[in-house]
Amino acid sequence: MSSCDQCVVRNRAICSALDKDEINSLNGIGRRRSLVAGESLIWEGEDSVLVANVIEGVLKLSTGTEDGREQIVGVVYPSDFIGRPFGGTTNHGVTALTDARVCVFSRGDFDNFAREHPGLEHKLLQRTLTELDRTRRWMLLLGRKSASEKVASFLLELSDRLAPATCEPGDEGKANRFVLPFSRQQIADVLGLTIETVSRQFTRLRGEGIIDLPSRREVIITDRFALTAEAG
Amino acid sequence: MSSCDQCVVRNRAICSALDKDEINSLNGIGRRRSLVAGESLIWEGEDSVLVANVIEGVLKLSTGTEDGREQIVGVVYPSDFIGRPFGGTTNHGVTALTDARVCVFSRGDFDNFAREHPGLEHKLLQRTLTELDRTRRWMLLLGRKSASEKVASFLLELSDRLAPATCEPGDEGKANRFVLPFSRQQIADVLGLTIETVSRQFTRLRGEGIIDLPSRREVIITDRFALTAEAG
DNA sequence: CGCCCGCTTGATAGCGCTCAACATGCGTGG
DNA sequence: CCACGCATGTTGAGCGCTATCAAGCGGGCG
Repeated sequence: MSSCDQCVVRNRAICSALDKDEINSLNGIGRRRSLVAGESLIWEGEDSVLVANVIEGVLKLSTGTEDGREQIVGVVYPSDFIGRPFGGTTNHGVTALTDARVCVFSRGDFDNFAREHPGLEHKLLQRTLTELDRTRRWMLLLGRKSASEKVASFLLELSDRLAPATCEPGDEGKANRFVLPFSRQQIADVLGLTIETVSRQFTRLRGEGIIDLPSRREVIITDRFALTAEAG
Repeated sequence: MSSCDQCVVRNRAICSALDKDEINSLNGIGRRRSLVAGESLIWEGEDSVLVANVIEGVLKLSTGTEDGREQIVGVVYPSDFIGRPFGGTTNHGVTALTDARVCVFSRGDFDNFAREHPGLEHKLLQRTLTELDRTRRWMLLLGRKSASEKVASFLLELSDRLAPATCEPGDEGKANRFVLPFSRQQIADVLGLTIETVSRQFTRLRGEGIIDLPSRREVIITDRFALTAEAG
């Protein structure tokens, strides 16, 4: 029933490295799980006990300081991998931003399975290298960009990453209209800003006719060129 | 001569996954290279043609905006791996901060070798996962910490990472006295600050008796407890 | 000795944070 | 169906931290 055969991310997730028999045995150690928006799958600082693939929805990876400041250190989308295989504790919490479905494995089971299937480890390595590249690019934004550049960059990144889901093939895999999976506070936590600064940048961009905001959670990019210029 | 047998990072680098025969064939496709401080090994945006292991020295990974702002996105130490295997372009430059020696491979050769040696890929995966964790922790610093917290955190991290080299076994693998491999500008580029702010934080910490600065490039941590408190 | 580069120190300004009031939307219950 | 309350987001006023601009210092090297 919950077979991998009909999994919508079957050909994009790391599972694509496996043949039919291998998929079946992987299926044996994993299970589906649904999350409602706001629900956490993993908490910061706990032992790494599970790993997972995202089937549907958007989740955040976040860490914070003792005095309550928070920073979102990553956002994962369908077909992305979650968790810390091969020992160690998880340094960041994982929380659903939208309702989500994931395919979870006990870390021990997954570790053993992966070690016996180099093809899977190879896919995981590629994914991890890509994620590291993306994270490093984000460091430039956090360390060196102004608030307006941060917000513009954020919207452009989102329009890229959400494209497969919204599927409006106007701009070659870039969505010009989408629903934000983030509250204003969460956007602030991604960009290292405050909620007020994010809000002001949104209204400014709307005032300049670069974006439109039909509702709190909806964004339309009306002038992608100008937005790209804003992103620095 | 340049055999891996006598390599000082032989047991710490990813090569430790290999047996004697495998090491020999890896030796066949790699070569040693020396870099002087300031010399670049890889440039931002170029095709990924090389990968390497660090044998000796410290190197920075950095990216910048078109208008000249720079952000250091990683720092690598002996036994660390450099470069982007398995396709793609390199998103950041790699430049020696000190004189350095590295063990370089053509990326194509390395890719092929790695795919035939799952143990090596496994080590590389572990290393990449660890680096991703470290990078994400750094995002909290860039996005949410004040200048004083940034500088304190930086000094503590350095005292950890430099410990194997300085080897003064007083504080369980943490060096209380070390030579900075960074100029003030480079420290600013790591922390997302300006050179002036870094300088002011240094003199403040010295004034409060938390650190001592015998010369521009030397640091002594005189009150680790207070420095840890400063780091937030 | 004198220049040059890296660093420090000082004065000022501006960006983004803080605190606060207000708006909007949504669910709940009368 | 409207009244109300709460959560989320917007707008405003003022301030503080860090950037910016500028001058001075000091050590190393020709």
